[in-house]
Amino acid sequence: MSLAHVLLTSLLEKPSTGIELARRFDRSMGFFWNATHQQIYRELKQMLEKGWISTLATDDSDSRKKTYQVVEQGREELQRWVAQQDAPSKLRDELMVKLRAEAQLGGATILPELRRHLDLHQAQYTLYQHIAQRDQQKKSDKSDRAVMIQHKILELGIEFEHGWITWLEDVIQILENQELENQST
Amino acid sequence: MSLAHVLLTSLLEKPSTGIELARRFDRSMGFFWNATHQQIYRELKQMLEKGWISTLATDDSDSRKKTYQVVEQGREELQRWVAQQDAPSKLRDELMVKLRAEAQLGGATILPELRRHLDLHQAQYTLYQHIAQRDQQKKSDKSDRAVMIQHKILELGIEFEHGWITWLEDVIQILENQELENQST
DNA sequence: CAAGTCTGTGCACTATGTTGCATGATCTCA
DNA sequence: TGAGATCATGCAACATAGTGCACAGACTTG
Repeated sequence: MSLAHVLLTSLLEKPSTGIELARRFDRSMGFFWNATHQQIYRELKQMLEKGWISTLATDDSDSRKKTYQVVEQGREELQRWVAQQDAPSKLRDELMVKLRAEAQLGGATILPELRRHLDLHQAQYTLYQHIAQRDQQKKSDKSDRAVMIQHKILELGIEFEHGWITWLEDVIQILENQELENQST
Repeated sequence: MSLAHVLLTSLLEKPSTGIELARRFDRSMGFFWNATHQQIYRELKQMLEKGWISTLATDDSDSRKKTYQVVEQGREELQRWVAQQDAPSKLRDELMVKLRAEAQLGGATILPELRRHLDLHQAQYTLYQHIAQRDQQKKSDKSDRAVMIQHKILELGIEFEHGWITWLEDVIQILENQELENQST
């Protein structure tokens, strides 16, 4: 049970509609958690039933649009969850499995996949860098605890992407060289 | 659909029983994928139905113990899957959500959690280092492609753990200092 | 203003992961 | 030798995640 808590956090930052939350996920929040809009609507409904959130009355009768906010009970639940001990989330990476599979199967069919992932991680890396720069300009208010924490989280994301990039470059290099050697034999 | 492919890979490395696979997951294989024995048995059953694996006849009538091996059709399936394009697995980390939640809630209830995770990552880090050392001694046969790839995968794991450790140390430090400042005000 | 597209919400179905429990087989040691 | 541990397999129920599709209202444009 975690998506609910992600949404609570997001709603504390700013009361929002389902779609707004979904879009927020594609940005800063998204790098360590993700969900489709259907998942989000479903979860919002359940949270409403549990009394963790409520709809804002101020929706200008905009058809069916609903803006949600966190109520006291939701805040308490989040507090409880934050303090709770959990095992570190397991890394679960398909690419690593594929690599290991290919080590057994032989062949070099994985090289294109590695290159593609390298591109994707590079794109992600630049994206985070941009966000970091933008944040820095907007609010150099380093004393704000919340801002500082969000910045740190972003930094971790950048660090991971960087790790991926250098590692992928290295592995691709090695495999390419082996390919060349094999061809000349 | 991925656990099946993880199991195929593991079985290619060595035909095994369900329990052996589960145990293998707690070790080297486990750092980028994990599953309980129940999941594994269920998946093995389905793979058997699909004709990807078969039981070894050589089980010395050892009661109900079943050793599985990959058959041609399974090997083809794995090959197909390896070449297939997939989005990079999303990072999904509860601790980051908790941090961000706490940034909103205020308080410092998260510090113990951070320290606990630091310990866990440190333990994991030393474990990987040990495995790496052991592997180095056992088979300095660097030319073997499979060995090289497995080594590289381990290296990535070590890199990530190291990233976590320095990052956590940094954040803990900062939050502790803020605590002190608050107390003296 | 009709046709096409976009926005926001949602249901139903399927897949995957987790928890708790059950059971037979083998091992172990007093 | 029989009481208890532990090994290996598995079922059932539940919790969580992901995909495909539907639909109503708003916006837009020829």
